[in-house]
Amino acid sequence: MELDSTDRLLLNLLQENALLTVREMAEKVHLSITPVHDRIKKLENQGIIEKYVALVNRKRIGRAMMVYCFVTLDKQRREGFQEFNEAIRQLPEILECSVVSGNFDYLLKIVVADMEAYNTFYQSKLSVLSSVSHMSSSFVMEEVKSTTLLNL
Amino acid sequence: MELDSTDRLLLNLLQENALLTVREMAEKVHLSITPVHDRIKKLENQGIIEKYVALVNRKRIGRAMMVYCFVTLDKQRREGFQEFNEAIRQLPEILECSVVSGNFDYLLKIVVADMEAYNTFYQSKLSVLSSVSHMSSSFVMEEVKSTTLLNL
DNA sequence: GTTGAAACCGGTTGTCT
DNA sequence: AGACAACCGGTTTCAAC
Repeated sequence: MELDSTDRLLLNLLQENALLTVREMAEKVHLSITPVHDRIKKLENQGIIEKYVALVNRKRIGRAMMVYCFVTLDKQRREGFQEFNEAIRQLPEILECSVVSGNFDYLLKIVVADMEAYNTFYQSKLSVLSSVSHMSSSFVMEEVKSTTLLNL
Repeated sequence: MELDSTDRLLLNLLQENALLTVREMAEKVHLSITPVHDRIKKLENQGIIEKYVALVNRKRIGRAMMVYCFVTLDKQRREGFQEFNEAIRQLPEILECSVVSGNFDYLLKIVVADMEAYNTFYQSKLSVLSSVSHMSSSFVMEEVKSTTLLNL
């Protein structure tokens, strides 16, 4: 259950490059292939490693616009949160959605092609959601940092 | 340069599971192994596929707390933005950082173990940054959706 | 774009210490 | 838990169509 320093190093390595061979990782952690193989399988089976994915450059596939959207729900409608959550999960333009503390209820991260596409998306998919009381959009002008690495 | 429907399908598949074999993908797109292999190499060489990574479950490695932090810089100091950007890139707790439009300058996504760890991080790493004029933290209470998939 | 062949390499398993 | 060896399956490149 507990992760030792070798497990943590393996997790860091795989979070940077999932295509490393077991041999390469074995060299870096100063072990032979077998224990490294077993450790990785264990991390996968424990659900610590959730999945292996390819990361795509959004600008090179014509998705230059990223927007954060702050949402406040109408608190009178008690079923509103479940409805809203389910609607959000169906929209592929929304990459992340969290319930947050503070001046609003949700923070959404949205990726679309351009401002026109965002306007269409906002008008036809977001603003039509019942139970929404207020929304405010903040446009990303520069991505200073973006990583999936949880440094161990 | 242009992506056809086969390329887009391959990108969707690899964004969901980077460990698919070429044979498996070939079956799904109804082509033989050779052209699928060539297409994937081309997507990699074009930088459309940026990298392959393992995604780690943050709660299972003791990183239960996620925080969004809104930052406003002191506009009097013209070099402040470059200084701030570089400082942010050095902090592994900060997974994402964007310059945004609206009532503040930056939006940060931060992952730490718990509230105590966030307090320590905030006091010793964030609030000490010169050029920061104002900061506000919003705590994630529930992650409704979180994906890296750019749906094509 | 398809097929088939060949060389190579990495994953996987069993067995040993 | 780690090391070694053998097997299997995938990748990669090539040639021919």
